[in-house]
Amino acid sequence: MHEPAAAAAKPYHHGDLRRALLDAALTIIERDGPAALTLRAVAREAGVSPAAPYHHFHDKNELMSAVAKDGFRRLNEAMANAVKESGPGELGLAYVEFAHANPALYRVMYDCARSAETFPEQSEKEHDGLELVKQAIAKAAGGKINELDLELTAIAAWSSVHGLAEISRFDKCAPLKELLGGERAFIKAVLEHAPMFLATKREH
Amino acid sequence: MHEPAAAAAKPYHHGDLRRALLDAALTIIERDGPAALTLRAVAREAGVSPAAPYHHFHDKNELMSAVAKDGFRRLNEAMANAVKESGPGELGLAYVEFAHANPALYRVMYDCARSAETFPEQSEKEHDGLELVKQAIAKAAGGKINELDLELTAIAAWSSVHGLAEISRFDKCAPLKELLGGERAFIKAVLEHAPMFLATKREH
DNA sequence: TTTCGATCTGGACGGTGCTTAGATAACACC
DNA sequence: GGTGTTATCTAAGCACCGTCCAGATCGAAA
Repeated sequence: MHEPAAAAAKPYHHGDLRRALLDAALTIIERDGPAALTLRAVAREAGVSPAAPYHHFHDKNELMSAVAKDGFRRLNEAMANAVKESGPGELGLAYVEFAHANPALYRVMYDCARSAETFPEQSEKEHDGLELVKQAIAKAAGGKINELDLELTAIAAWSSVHGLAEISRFDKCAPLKELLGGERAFIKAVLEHAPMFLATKREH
Repeated sequence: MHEPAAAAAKPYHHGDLRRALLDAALTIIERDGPAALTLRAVAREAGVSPAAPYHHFHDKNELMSAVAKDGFRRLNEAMANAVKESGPGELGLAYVEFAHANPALYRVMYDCARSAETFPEQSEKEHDGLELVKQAIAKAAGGKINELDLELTAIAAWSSVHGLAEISRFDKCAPLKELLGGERAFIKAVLEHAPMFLATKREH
């Protein structure tokens, strides 16, 4: 429509401030952590007044949600790449490694998802992480799995990796990581031990 | 040392303000949600000036941590009760149900744990939730499980229930809950499906 | 009784999310 | 090209936040 190149000598009207605000938010998140992610800081980073963002987002929460949505998009991208490059067996590892590589973003993502009690949906199936998990499970089951079991299993899998993504950062896990020779090995080991605890569920 | 009964006509020196502040924090969390949990609101609720809490907690974070620690104590208590009343097979259910019964508290608990990157330890083993999980797993395995496998399995179990506690609140799960006839049934079903997704991990 | 240290108040500082009023510039139309 | 319309941005201000400080209050040791 207009874009005057989005640079050079602040032309009062920014051109694409919405995009610039999202970029600024990501910069702040990665540089200063999620606590520093204030609306005013984002505006400052983008070089505009504190009130400017309100013409592009209804409130702070809406900006955060947009950041979160972008984060989920990137997460799903990482998962899709993992399937393409290493097969569906690496899905869980890719998930946890994304969360560890972008801890502040991951936190903002779930903070938003929690308060909205909703999960950013991706329009195309091949870019929806949960859909990828379902496909992997269906493939592993040789197609012989009904829809209900598939849904429940996918949620169980998502729960496991999300829980592990959060818990593995606690210092309680540090000795195990060292023992196993690195975070990656630790994550793999835990994910492979997930079925064992189910034994305690069967025997009652 | 002194306690003048902690009631009746504000005697300038409160008597046990520290305890009163923690109680006030819990009241606010349950009544107004985690976003309303400000230091000033806690002081207001306890009927003291905004600066009073600083004589009992170094800063807001320290107050939150105390609340979180209390929360983990109650969670572990709930888990211990579940084992006593229904056997170790109900541990996961008890965990998720606690998180759902106290959503705001649960959120504060993990917010604190995350920022400290540490997990409030409980001094006595019989009151440590992770210890309960280990015992349940060891019992289910008939004692034939080495220490490493036990640790990894316990972390996998904790990851699953923590993840499920968060994810099951998303509206994506609502249709499944309805289909299965309630949240409790849904949680049980997901926990029982956890092993199936592991199939996708084996076949590579 | 005097002193002392712990506890609490009132007031202040900078930072926050958000609102309102007004300045600025890009666009659509004549 | 001149005109008005509309979206965008700024400046100023509101109430609230976490935190600090000087001083009032009080319990207990000396």
